[in-house]
Amino acid sequence: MGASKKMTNEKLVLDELRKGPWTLDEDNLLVHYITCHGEGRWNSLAKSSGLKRTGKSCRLRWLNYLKPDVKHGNLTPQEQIMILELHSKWGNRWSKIAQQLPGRTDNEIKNYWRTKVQKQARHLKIDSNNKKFVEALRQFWLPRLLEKVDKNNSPSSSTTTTTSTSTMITNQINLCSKPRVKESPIMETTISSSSIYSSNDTRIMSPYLPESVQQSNGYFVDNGNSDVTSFNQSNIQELRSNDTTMLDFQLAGVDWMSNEVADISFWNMDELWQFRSNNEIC
DNA sequence: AAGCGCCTCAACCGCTGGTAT
DNA sequence: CATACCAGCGGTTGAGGCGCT
Repeated sequence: MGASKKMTNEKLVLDELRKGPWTLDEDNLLVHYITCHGEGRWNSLAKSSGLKRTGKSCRLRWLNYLKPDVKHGNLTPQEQIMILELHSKWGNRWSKIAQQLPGRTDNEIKNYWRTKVQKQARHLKIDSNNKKFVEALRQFWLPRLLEKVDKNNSPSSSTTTTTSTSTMITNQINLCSKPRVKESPIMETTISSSSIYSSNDTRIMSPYLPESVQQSNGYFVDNGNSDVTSFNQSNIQELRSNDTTMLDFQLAGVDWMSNEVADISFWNMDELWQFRSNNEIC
């Protein structure tokens, strides 16, 4: 009987729990409580604050939305490049990737990957973790992002800065690397054949960025460890000098010029071919 | 104007690893 | 050790917005 009474009480508590979108009042209550008592200990916070939410729900709402340093709005091209790079290194370790992008949450990055990157993979009928897809990103997507970065910083743009692509990217990565000095998970990672980070320093060997970009500021420097994969200029040239990716996709039954693929906003094929010819690729 | 389908993103769910008892 | 509890993570879902017909 006692047990059934306890069950009833638990059911009552469960029934009282709110789910779904947060109201303004709930947000205010949570922010006020955390301002006074600090974050953490989410279950007791949920009970003490008077919110009819689980601790998990409170934590998620705070970390993903209410926390003052959470950035809202679209990811910048620099941030997208960072995500592509870090995902190539760590896979779906969203929280780990998010730690390198100040103000961005794991949820946001995960959503970005699923809605933007995986969509491209789906259209190409290829797994997003497939090596060929990574190669396709490197060949087509990265140059577009770099172009965007440059466009945003060109003298004709609204800003007066003359910062180059390489500097921009480097600043972004340097920015993210600052906290690593003492506690970076990157520095602790062991080196694998696909590693883009060195365990001995904070320098980055990017599988995406041309070495010319990486070395222009002296930041991306091979630390001499032969296990570190260096995607160097000759690799880039090699990729650019043949059409392996395109050919392979065609052989695999993916028509890159089909409407289905060409209609994708991110990879407008006309622009893509224009870009390729402009840059004497192939 | 209405219906439909697609896309985005906030939020939930289940699982795992760490810590306290 | 065994158990319970909790925080955090990654996968998934679904409401709402938007564009197209």
